[in-house]
Amino acid sequence: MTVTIDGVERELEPGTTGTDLFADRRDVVVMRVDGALWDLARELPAAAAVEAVTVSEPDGLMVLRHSTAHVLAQAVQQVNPDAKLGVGPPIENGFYYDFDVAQPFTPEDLKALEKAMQRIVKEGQSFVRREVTREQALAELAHEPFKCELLTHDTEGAEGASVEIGEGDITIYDNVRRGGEVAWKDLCRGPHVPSTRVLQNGWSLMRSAAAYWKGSEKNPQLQRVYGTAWPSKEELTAYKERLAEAERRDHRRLGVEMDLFSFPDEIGSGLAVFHPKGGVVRMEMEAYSRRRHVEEGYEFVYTPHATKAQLFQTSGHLDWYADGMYPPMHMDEERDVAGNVTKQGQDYYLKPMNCPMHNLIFRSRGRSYRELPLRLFEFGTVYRNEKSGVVHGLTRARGFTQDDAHIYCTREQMKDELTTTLNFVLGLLKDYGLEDFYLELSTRNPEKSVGSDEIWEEATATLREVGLESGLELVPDPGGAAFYGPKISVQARDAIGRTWQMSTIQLDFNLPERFELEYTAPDNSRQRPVMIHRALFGSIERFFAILTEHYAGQFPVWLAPVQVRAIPVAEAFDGYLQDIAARLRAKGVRVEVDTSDERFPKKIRTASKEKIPFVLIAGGDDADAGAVSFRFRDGSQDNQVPVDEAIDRIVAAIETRAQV
RNA sequence: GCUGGCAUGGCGCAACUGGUAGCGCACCCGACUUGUAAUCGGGCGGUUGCGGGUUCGAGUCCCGCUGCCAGCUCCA
Repeated sequence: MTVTIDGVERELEPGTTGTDLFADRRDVVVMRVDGALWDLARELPAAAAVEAVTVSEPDGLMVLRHSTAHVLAQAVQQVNPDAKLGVGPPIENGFYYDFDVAQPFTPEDLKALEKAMQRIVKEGQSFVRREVTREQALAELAHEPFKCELLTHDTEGAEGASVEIGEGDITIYDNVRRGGEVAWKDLCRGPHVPSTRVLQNGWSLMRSAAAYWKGSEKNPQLQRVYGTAWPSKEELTAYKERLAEAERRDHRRLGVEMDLFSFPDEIGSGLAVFHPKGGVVRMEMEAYSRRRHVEEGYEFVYTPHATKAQLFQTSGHLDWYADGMYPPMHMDEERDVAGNVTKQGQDYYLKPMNCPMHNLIFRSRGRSYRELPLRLFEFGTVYRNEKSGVVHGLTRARGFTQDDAHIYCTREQMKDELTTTLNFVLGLLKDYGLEDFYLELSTRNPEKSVGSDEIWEEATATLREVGLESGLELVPDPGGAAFYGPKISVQARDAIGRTWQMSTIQLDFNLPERFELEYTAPDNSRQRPVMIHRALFGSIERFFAILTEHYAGQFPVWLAPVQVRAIPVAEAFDGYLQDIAARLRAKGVRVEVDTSDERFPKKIRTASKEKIPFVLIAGGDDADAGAVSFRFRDGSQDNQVPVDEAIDRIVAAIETRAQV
């Protein structure tokens, strides 16, 4: 028979398997046959197009990870025969497997499981595929209720279920020891690596946690074990190093170490206070944003944090999002001695969004087309009653400040306005040091949306056009739009490759309607404006966290809490450095002279731990030359720079928002 | 919200199976000070997150609350 192998036609004996074919290539773990992934042990069909899939490519790695999940499940049932199997799909960086067990897994359990897994890997068990009928499968797996449910119920939408049952035949995989004895089996669509030995020592169990069966809060909770798996020990080590690096950069840790902010228990979960050093960073972030918004034609407004319920009834928030709001404060109610209400009270709410307030400003008087586009900007603090389990440092807080603006414009102005807004947003993000972006375009869900087809189409086409013109990658998110309008969002990659959703620009065809916003057109008719919501940081707190992690606390000079620390080699040079510091201070530089009693090396160490961008050192050599020496955060040094030049360099670094 | 884990001076940690809280850093005082990541000595600081309970005795055990961590679910 003729088979195409990696693009080359070959004559093969009927019955040839992938194992025969790729016998000399140890990195091949599975094969692609006419586009589908197959176990190597399967016989090749005639006229098939076959490709080798190595463990280093995404598909191969997925198979490796899924196979590791099987080894975990076998180990769990070895240790605890009563454990019932859930599902065990590969995920980013690894895999998980869900189990129904009487006792949750402890860290000690995980260690024991790793040992058991190691033995299974060393045994070199092969994964043997077996096609069965539904009845056979139900009979063989009668003791596995979750597997039976997968076999008998519609698995539509069930998280991870596709790895158990494919679209075609039902298959069971036997794990077979070298002697031919079946060690374990699992309902699985496959494919798998040929032998457990392929896993080597490139895997590790990470943690256990509860997870809902089929991902629904209504279903019972299973115990999920997470693991990571890589083609080699080296790659596993590199992955763990990446995790350690992320932990070192964690803004919650740096927030404490650098004295930037805290979350006092007395205030409550998810409510931050910024300390003086964090305050400087935040103030600079806001000041630059404010300046750029002024230049871009935004007008600044201020609105209160609390409001009567009526406003959020008008906006619709109380109908849809009451759960996400702080509960109402009931005010002004009066009762007589018998407890009867003599005066009806009022409910007040903390605002979860600023837009209704801005709409009231728009509506406060008649508006002319001549005023449009009207851009109202506010650093607006909002409060959202996030569920207790989701609060996470500054990135998911209960009180936070949005750099929020609402632009009211005519349909004709919409395109220009969206274009300039996206360019403005991208330019500004770059100024803060984020350089690597892609865009996501969330489009209409026809099931649930308001506004005419025409305006949706126009707005979506405009957003797409604007996105494409930016030259950035534009990822579609079909049906991802809110019901009131399409959205384009900017995703940024940070210094260690993580992506964060940043700015969003969102059209809204709903609120202008609900608030009956109008302007007078040139023909004296009343027209409804289009409303654009946009935030650059999203939340200042969250953006603060992202920048902290992006820079690992080593902020560029303009943002650094202390920009210059001057350290005399000995007390005799205190005055010399104080004069230089005074000159820097006069130019607005945040500079300190370390005149403490500590010895010189200790002062260097302290400045270094504080991640101060410029350390200026002066001793006899410098003073004699009318110079200072720079020491940078990486330990590199620039010695005996003339004082005037040193000052210019520092001032220039701040003005250009340079990283040093 | 759910499941599991955790909570000891400002920070990081210690205290065997319940026996009466200790260390480093930071901070304060003193001495010492001339070139690149911890000078030496002394001192201050904790009713062990909060509230109950068991016990002769609780940081250690039990219950409730608050907060934190991981994951799930959620994120206008």
